[in-house]
Amino acid sequence: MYKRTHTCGELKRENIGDTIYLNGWVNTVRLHGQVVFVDLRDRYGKTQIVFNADSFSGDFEAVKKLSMEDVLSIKGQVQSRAESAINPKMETGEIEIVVGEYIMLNEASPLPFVISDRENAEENLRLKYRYLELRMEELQRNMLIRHETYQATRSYLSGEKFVEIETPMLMKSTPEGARDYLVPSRIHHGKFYALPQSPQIYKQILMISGYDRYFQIVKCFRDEDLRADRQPEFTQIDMELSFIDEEDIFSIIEGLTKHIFSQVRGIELLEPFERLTWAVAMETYGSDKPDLRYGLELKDVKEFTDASDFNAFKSAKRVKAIVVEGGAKYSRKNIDQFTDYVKKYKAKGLAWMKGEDGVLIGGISKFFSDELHQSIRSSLNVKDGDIIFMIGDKESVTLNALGQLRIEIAKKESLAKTDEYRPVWITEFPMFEYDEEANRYIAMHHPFTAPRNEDISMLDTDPSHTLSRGYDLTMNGYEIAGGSIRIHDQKIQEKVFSLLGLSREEAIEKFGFLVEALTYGAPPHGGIALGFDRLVMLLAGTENIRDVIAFPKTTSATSLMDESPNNVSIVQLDELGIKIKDIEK
RNA sequence: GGGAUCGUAGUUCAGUUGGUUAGAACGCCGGCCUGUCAAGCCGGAGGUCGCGAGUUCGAGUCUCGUCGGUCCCGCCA
Repeated sequence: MYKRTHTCGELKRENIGDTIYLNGWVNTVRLHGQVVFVDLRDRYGKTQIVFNADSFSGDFEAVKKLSMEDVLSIKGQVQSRAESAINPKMETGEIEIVVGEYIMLNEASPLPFVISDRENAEENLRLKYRYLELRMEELQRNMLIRHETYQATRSYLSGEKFVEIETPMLMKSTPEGARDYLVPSRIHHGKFYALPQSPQIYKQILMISGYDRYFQIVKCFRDEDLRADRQPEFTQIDMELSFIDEEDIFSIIEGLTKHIFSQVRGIELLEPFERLTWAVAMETYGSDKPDLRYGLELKDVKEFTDASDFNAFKSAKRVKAIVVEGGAKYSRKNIDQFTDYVKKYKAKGLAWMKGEDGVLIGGISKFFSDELHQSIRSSLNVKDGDIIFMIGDKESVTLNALGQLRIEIAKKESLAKTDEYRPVWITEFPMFEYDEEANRYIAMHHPFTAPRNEDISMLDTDPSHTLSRGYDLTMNGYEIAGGSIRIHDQKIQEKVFSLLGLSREEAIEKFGFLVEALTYGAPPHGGIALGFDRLVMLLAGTENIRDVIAFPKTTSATSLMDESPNNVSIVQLDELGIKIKDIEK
């Protein structure tokens, strides 16, 4: 191999006449008999190299056999291209390299797919040969964005006096929340470690230990079913701070987020970030992670439907509507598709009316008096050419289903600008959700989240309406961070455990070391964790988390490249004292 | 756990109401070619139609099951 003097992206007109060395992959070969053009590629770019039978002293027949993805080391001279041969699409398009000598470093086998763009192969094939897909420009760009996001995060937080501390990957399984990935212990037969769902307990303990600003870019593991934006192992920017309140957290995270967007993409986010309470977000957008790049707000219409002859909504707890500007163009088929869509979210149907000639027509309009038509039109600002969609049901279904329809319509109508970023804090979450299956309260965030000071007394009287000091940062419809001010008072902590159905004994059994630690001088503290992968998705402009992870898993949590998970030997199992049982289906 | 959808040459796809020998492009192999940059031209090889049953005189096509990918619901404190 020749030591390269340059990369494949940097040679320009100024280098003409220089003798240079390049290493790289054969991107394309264009064979013209006595002259062969090769685009040599590395991660910095592409450069055209030329083998000319007249001047090339080596084996020209071998040159003719060059093929895609061979790895070459070349020595050559930079020369200018004829005016007509300049390629304006290439960074290095004004020059080319006349090859004097070359070394074939590795001859590539015929490829399972052509490495030009990702549409050339189905995803299962690309995942099996991920190392080939990672050579593609789009993924290389995403990995670079990811790299820059790591660096921006570390430099910003370090500058703000945060200390990066690693916490264990092998820890105790905790009962609440997602399923744990378990790791059997060899030394302790029958016992298991769990991989962290998050370093939650450790970071609180670090506060008790006095590291008042902690952060970590850390892998977390959750054994749950996957989605386009969810992987079984994912990365968080995990943070915890002492002697702070919500405003401190907001200000640091706004600073960090601004810094990342500015450093990585040159985008200046506006400060301060918007804020919505959870209740307002749910009422207005039908989501706790609303995309504010477009309106389509949910409006209350129960007063109108109650006054109408449309009886289906009379028993509905809530009736909400969205008005789609220009939506009167929707055909019966479109509306049926939207109806099917909202049914996925438990809505029984989708009512509609269109604005035309100063009244409302179609759908359920005949059940409304002329007077109601006018009140609805003025109250909801419905113009001719618009359509109103309505859902009536219990509150959670109405809000969620209409909120999902809002997103679907925005997608169909391309209402969201791709280069716009709208961060918004969601605050004042309920402390608890009632789990009807388990017949008990479960923590909406996690069991260490503090209630609002003014709500502490409600823990005894009305726990379901207690609001917490939790907060999420959302952006463009994604939850990118979530956290809370924690309980640092053990009495309140025990009260919350008991509301969650955990007896003192159980709480000590499960979180004992934290409960005990809280008694030895716990400072008021709180924290947040940013979903690193989702943040990079937003920065990279993709909607698929696999696009920003070098070696992702499929939606069934397998790796097609290394075929994990996989069987292990009997010897390994014996050492662990584990026997595989057949599970009946 | 459930729903939708996809699976045909190395790859991306086409393949008619079920009907003769399953096609195209790119890639691969061989030949021609000194200015291409999606190089071009000529020729060739290449198929367990994911797998397994079933219906039928006949299945890439219809039915059932199964495996795998994707998207979604549930789930993800």
